[in-house]
Amino acid sequence: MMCSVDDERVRTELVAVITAVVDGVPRVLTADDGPRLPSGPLRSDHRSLQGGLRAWVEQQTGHRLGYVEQLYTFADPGRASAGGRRVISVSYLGLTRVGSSGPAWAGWYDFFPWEDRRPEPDLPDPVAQLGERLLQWTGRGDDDETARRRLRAEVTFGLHGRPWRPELALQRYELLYEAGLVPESPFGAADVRLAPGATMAHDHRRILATGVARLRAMIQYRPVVFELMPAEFTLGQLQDVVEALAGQHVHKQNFRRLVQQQDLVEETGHTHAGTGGRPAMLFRFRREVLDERQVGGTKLPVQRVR
Amino acid sequence: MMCSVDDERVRTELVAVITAVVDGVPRVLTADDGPRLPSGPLRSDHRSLQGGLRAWVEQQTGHRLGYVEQLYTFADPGRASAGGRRVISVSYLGLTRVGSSGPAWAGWYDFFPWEDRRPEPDLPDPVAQLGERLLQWTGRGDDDETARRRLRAEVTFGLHGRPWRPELALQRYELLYEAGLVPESPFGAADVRLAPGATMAHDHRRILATGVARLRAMIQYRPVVFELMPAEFTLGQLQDVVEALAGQHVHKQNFRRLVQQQDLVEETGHTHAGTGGRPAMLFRFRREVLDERQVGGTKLPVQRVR
DNA sequence: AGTGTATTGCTAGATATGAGCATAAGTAAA
DNA sequence: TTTACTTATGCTCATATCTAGCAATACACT
Repeated sequence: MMCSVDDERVRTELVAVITAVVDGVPRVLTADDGPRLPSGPLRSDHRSLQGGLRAWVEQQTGHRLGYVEQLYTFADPGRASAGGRRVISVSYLGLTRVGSSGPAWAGWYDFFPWEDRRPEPDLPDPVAQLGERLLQWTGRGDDDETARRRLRAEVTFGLHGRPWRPELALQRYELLYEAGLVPESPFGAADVRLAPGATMAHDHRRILATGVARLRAMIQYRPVVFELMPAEFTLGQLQDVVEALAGQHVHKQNFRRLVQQQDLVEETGHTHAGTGGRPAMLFRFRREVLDERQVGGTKLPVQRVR
Repeated sequence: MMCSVDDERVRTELVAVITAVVDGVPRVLTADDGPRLPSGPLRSDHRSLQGGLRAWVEQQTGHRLGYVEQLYTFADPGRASAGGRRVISVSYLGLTRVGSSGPAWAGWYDFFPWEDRRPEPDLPDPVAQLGERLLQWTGRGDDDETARRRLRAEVTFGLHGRPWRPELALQRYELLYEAGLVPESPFGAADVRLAPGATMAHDHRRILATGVARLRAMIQYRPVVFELMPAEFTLGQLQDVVEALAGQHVHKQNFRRLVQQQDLVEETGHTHAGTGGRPAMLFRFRREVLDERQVGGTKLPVQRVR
């Protein structure tokens, strides 16, 4: 079972989903045209995949990435480059802090407006509209395939009284893709109104959705939010960041209790005033917990909607 | 920032961690010499990475893989092949069922004897011995680095009264590697007694540890165990498989309660006798839950050891 | 002083979890 | 035919955790 040399010629790309929260908005680092995610080829002077990506992003942004984690490796035939060479994309999720949002930092919800479930007062709910179109696509039939599709739509989009689950962001995007409701989908029909939101070059919107979903799942059981926070912060600010990421409000008192009783933070002794209310105590992340817990055991409550 | 063509020449390998439980022992599919994990190059007629791996394994084993999931992508310089070409390994975890264990199916715990915590009556506890040698390696000092190392050893190996956590299998292997207690480590000293267990070719033991850790983590919140079960099974058999994977006993009554109240299974109406006790009811997996839950929300209890 | 805003404390009710006792229904030996 | 032994199954109870409230506190700004 030998393979010809031609089979082995592939190009390896590193793709970065770098996230920061600025002005209460989760943002992703983008490159000029497209827009598209920053990406570049693996080079022989890179000692490892993660090392290559880290060095490369730090050079571009001037920021040290506190947290970098492999996301997924894609190699679908649609990704073949011009010369017929196959492209393998190894994607990474990175978390960082930035002071201000330049033009390179695009908001998550520009690409996925339906993922932010914090109620804007009067605007029509995008999920309700998408839900309608999705259920229309699934069909009303009673056969197995139709029923499964409908169930999938109901679960991922929280229809018919089911709870909205923030961490299903990727499944939602994939369902819209299959239903032809995003412009990059090959299954689109001419007469449907597409889902709102900007697109990205190549399959970068899917990769971003993967990152969003992974991060949302992760903050529920790992103390990674702190990579997005400044050295000192109030519990209110921490909560704002979590809510921005989850696209959902959380119960304030329970949030504080959970954070504190898990010993994730310690007081700095300083307070933060000027918000027009009672000044809040400032905290810092107890980085020791990363060693104490070794990955698991850190839940943040993302309110269960009944 | 152009790159020479040379930088882009890489070889892509697909590596499979295929797991099945036979005779109450979790096993992994291995290839002849080494032993090593089955692996082969990505070919241009493979429509996707997962598709390539799936087709390739099915051809080798004659079994359809019920569940295949990407594990991790490795590309360390140590993996460069003869011609100086870089090797990128995309590893997958696959779950399947087999009737009998041929020579190709090696037991997990042949490679990681310390990962099975189900008490063998008289034998000396390998973890106690490893713990000793690890703490010796970390040193007794009080400086930051030493303290962190010691904490890491205590947490990952459950020393000094800390709980043993099955899903830390990878961290344990990596710690042994750093401490020079496995033969494939470059940090080994001449005078230490190595950890027990067989090795594998290349870095395949690390990849296997990754698979073990991932599967152990996953069975706690996703109904994947059922991919390893026959069409009909008793709750006792299901528990045996979970215990084999976790390397730990679970509380029988609580296990049953959790499985049943989550509606993961339904009775088939048949019973299974001949075990020398009361015949057990036979169940089948309610595959619909995969659509109903969409990934999350299925916990199996892995007894917390105090 | 009064009002608004944000922080902090506390608690009742629901749900989940850990660990044990008790009973049921078979098989194997006395 | 007992009797012992084995495995399956049902049930309880104390404890922990989570949800969703109300209440009080402390500051800024009129």
